[in-house]
Amino acid sequence: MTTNPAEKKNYKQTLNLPQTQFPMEAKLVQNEPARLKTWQEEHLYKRLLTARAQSPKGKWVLHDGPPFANGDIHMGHVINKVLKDVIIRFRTMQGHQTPYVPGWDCHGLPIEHKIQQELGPKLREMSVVDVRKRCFEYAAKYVKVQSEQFQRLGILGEWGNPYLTMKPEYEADTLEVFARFVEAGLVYKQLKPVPWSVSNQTALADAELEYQDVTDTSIYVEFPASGLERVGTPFGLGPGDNLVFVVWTTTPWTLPANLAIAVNPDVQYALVRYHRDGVDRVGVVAADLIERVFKDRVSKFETIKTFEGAQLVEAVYQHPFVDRRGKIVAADYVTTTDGTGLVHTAPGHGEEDYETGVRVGLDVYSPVRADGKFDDTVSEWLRGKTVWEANPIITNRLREKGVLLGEEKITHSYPHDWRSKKPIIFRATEQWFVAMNKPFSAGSKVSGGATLRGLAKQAVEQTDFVPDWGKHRIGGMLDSRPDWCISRQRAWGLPIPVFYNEAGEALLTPQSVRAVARHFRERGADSWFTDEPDELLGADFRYPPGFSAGKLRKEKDIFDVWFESGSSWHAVLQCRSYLKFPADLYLEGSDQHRGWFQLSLLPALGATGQAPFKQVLTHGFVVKPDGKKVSKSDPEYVTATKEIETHGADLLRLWTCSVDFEGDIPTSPKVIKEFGDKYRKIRNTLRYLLSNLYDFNPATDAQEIPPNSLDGWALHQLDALVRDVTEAYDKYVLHRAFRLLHDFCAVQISAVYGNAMKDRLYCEVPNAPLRRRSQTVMHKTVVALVKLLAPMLVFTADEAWEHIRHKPADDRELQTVHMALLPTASDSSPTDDQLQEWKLLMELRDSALAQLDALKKEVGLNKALDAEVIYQVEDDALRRKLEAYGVDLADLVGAGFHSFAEKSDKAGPAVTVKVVDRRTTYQACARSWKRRPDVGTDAEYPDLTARDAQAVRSLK
RNA sequence: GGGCUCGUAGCUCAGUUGGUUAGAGCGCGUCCCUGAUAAGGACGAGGUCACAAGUUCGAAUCUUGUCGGGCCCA
Repeated sequence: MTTNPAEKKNYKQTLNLPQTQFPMEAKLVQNEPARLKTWQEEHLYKRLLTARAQSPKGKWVLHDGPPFANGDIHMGHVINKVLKDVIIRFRTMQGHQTPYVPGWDCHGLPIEHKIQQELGPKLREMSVVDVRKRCFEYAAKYVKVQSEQFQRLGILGEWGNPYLTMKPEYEADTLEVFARFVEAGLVYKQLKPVPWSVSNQTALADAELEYQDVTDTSIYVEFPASGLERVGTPFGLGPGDNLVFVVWTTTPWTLPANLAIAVNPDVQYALVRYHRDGVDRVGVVAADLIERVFKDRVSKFETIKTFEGAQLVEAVYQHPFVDRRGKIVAADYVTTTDGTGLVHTAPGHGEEDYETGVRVGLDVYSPVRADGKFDDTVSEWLRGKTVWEANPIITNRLREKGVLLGEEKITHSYPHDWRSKKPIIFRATEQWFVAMNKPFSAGSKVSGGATLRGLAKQAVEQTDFVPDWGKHRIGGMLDSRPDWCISRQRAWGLPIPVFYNEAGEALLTPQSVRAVARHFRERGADSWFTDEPDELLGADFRYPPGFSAGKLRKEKDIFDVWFESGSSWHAVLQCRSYLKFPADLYLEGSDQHRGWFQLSLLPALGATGQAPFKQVLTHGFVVKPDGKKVSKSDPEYVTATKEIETHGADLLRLWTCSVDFEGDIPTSPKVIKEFGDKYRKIRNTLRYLLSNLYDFNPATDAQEIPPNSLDGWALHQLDALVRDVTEAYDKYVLHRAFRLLHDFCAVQISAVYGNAMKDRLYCEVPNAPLRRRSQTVMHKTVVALVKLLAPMLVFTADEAWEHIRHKPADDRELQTVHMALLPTASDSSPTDDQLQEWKLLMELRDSALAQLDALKKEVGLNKALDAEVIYQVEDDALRRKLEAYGVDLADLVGAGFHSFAEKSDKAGPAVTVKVVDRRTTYQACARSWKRRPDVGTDAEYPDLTARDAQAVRSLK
């Protein structure tokens, strides 16, 4: 039984052991850049567009939402761009032509701030145009940085010609969208309170506010009721009862602008009789706050009635020191956490107050000038005083009038100007709006009568949202959103092209906007700050009555940056003829329901009546492994650029595809590092398949695959994989596609099929039909697998593709897998009987493996090749069915030999399997290591099985 | 505080219209192989399905509430 070692080594040389140049170690970080360079040099993106130009599948367009051109890319960018790229590549492989134009949002406050910081005091000496030039350079720099980082991820697109919101043609195209809004009659100007810096005499954006805790004097003020119809008479009060509404405010200076008092209609209010300063009064306050309002302020107080806030609405009061009456109005933001439950409302001095004011039709009254001093519309004793001076003056005045119920120091968080560190005020200024509820005018593209809100609601209904709750989310936001304020008081943005005559009347017509657009297209938006109105409008502009060339003043405001990015459907999809409108898909983070999705929908509807997208896909946000928000200082923070340089783009891509992106995405450097195991499993499976195909050419070697064989089973598994993965991609359930692919590699190929095929692949003569049959299946498998993986693992799939020898006829001319079409599943499906048979076979496999494990523990049987599997079958028909599988019956568990036996026990299943230790019964073959009864039957090779003896002989 | 949303093994995910002992892969542990070898295989241990109440013969699945996240507002 002993074999001479030299001879043993000799036998090894007679085997067909796997061979491949496809390395086990990916070295992604080193190798990806070279592959990327090849794609760029070979113009892969352009060639794909050309190749699909005549495709019957037609064009499919994903429209890119523009990231902000600021800083390095982070994991949010990685997830977003990878998902886009994977989906686009899938559509390409389905046969669509898929032009993809990436873009950047270039204007806006963050960049302007960076430049302001860089310039410091020099800023004041510079012209707007010079500041804008600096901003432009800054944005351009980060467009370049991010572009390179995105490309490093393997994102394919028109990187040589992206869309930038700061390019002159984009600016002009945005103005065309604005012109259509003007045409539709939806643009109007109105006062609106904005955060205002008195020290710098300028409006501030939310991002320029810094909240600091300050101590202020808050006051409780009695507003006398004017008439008792609503609350007095119904509760039995008479004129002598002195009914007052008690309000609380931390900003007494806003009292001159008080136009209403807000109450919550669902909150309980009370009538409280109290005595103060020798006068009996009845006050209205929220029931929950009676103690807080009256305790220690009045000698005694008693509740005489409680009722719902709704009862108060429409009641009238007299302003305590202005000759003006106001009404009680309903507002659901009123709470009973502090104050009195009755909220002093000055629409010119607060956001909520403003919205309430607009809702109930109040003036936006703001008697404060830019320098923070009162104007002449207020009482004489306040005129010219600053709002800070006014606080004590007003408080004293109220005390003198006998309507000051109380004073109280409070510490609260109050917004401050981040530059001057001084508290800000809310002050109404003129702003431009797009109306949500105004019917379109007759001349517009949209039929009259419709409103923007109505159209938007309808469009949302007709759009496919993934996940579907996006529809409710954006729908709810559309219900409650106020008119769109499109003006900003900044420098770095697109100027709103409005002119004013000496009377202050605005020149804003579709023609005037288009005239400026023409100028911008030539000279860029910077020209707004350098050129004269008549130059901007052009020589052939026909001035409407009341306006003339020499006497115009330019608007100072710029557009909300959302108006620019929200016009990209026009500037990009419509203005680039090779794209299409509407887009097939918009894909962004779920924060864009309020942002880009909504603010693209509104302009598109306003200008065309049509939504810019057919489908909207959203993804969640990166969080820490514990599900909480990440910040840059967390150890779990993943620095995208660093991860790419540590693990390679393919790993990050695959990881992105493995998570359910609909919700939060837990991430950490550790999570990503450990994910490398999944990548390696897939890579090694590909390597194993490739290595067994080194001498296989399907054109000459392919075999028919009988269904009743492990090859047949494997082919069916592959068919199912192709179908399921394609469907998962198609529905954008990428994590399912990933899981299917990974598990197929780990289970179907690595554990089951690949393992079972080893004996025949290695030991049969190269041309043996059994070996060629398995290679036929493996070849089909590796081709399909690489194609299915290609959208995710762009580098690895491309690399593996190069190692597939003898590609199928349709793919032979393709330099890269990325030009290929998806694999198709065979059109014939196995019969139910066949499926049952395979299922039985796998059950028998499980049973045999369990017995092998038991034998290992009991008698030290470590190698399945030393065992025999005996199939105990009840009836001959079943036996014949199983016999057709031949050596598969032993190989599927790696046994040396298999045989059949009568089933002694008639009870139980029709077939059982028994595993027997043959170490002392049969001799082990020196070549195949199988223990079989036929080892020793060949006279020439007594240490081999008949099959191996024959093989060695034929190889001589 | 409001709108939307999520919560199944250490991790990533399955769990059909409510129906036997809740599944998979990875990881982990133990073992095997050394002809996929910085690979490969087998077996095993892991879960009060966030919590509580309710509907039901029966709930991870339906209802309500609580707790804890996330996004967007206030």
